[in-house]
Amino acid sequence: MYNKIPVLVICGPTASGKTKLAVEVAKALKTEIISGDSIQIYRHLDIGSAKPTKEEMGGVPHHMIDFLEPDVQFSVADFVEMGRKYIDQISRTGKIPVIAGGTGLYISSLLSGVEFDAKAPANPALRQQLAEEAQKRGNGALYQRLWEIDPDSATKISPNDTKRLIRAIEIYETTGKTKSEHDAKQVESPYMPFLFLIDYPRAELYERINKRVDMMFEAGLVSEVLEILKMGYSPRCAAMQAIGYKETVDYLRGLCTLPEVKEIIKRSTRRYAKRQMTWFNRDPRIVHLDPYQSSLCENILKLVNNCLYRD
RNA sequence: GCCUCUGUAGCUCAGUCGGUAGAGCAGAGGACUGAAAAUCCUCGUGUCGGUGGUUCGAUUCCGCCCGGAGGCA
Repeated sequence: MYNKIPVLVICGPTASGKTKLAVEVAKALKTEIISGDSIQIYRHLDIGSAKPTKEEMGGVPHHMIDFLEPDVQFSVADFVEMGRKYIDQISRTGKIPVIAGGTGLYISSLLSGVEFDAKAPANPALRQQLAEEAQKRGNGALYQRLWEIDPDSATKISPNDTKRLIRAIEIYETTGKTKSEHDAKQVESPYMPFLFLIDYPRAELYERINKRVDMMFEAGLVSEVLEILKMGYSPRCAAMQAIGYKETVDYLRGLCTLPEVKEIIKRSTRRYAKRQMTWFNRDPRIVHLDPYQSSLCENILKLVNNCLYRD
């Protein structure tokens, strides 16, 4: 009767309690969790990424978490490919997969069913070269170039947005087709997502963020960063660009004091939470949850049941 | 007690030779198709400490009062 695969999605900004709620829901449904987080994929980044502990997972299987070394590059395309596999695998057993996470691009790409062209992967060497060009001759040079090959994209990208300029040129250089041509491909999503957003009032959320950053330091964030560096990973590697890590590296270099680094991390995290909200609010299907409600889990289950099993 | 400096946006401060004001930070909104915890775009009205006076007009000049800092005793 349903040709689309139902998935349950629990999202929210950092420090909103996604993990806890997702585990509760997954337990009730006897299902499994797929993480939608771009940093928790990395091993050794435990405290700063707020990766759930064994206890917090409460016996619920978690996928796409803690499986990559910090210097391995990962991308949306990788995430979508893996995510689909797990969704299929879990739903084949009759369970509804629970996706929990805060990386807007990853989750929305997975749900929308976009196809990533296998012929247009990241090309680090080309990126490097284009970045150097931007350094030397300014962004204007890149913008000019993009304007010549793909004016449609050029109008959509800010001349200051070096990363997107580079990517748009990269697509053309590696495939011979423009970014606009790639983006034009519309695919129907194979999923029927039930989206829930844990929506704290802004002031409370910021309070929670501030507290959580302090707790991360108490839990040993600084020594976690030291450990990772001691293992030989560069401070410039993929995972170390995460909030909490790059700032702590600066602190270890003596660029700021401990109270300063805490403040900086809190501020970055607040800003990040705001950007996350922009992603989530964009999807009109999303159901806002009031975190002060006592029976969030039951309400979610009720809603999903009503939709799936009504006659 | 006397003298000097000071009080302008949530914070730090600029400014108006008298015509009701603007930067940085904080904050807010948004974008996002292989780096995304990344990257980028947009957004500045506030009893100019209070109160009298001079003036067509005072946040600006003058008097007094109330905060704050420093100096002399």
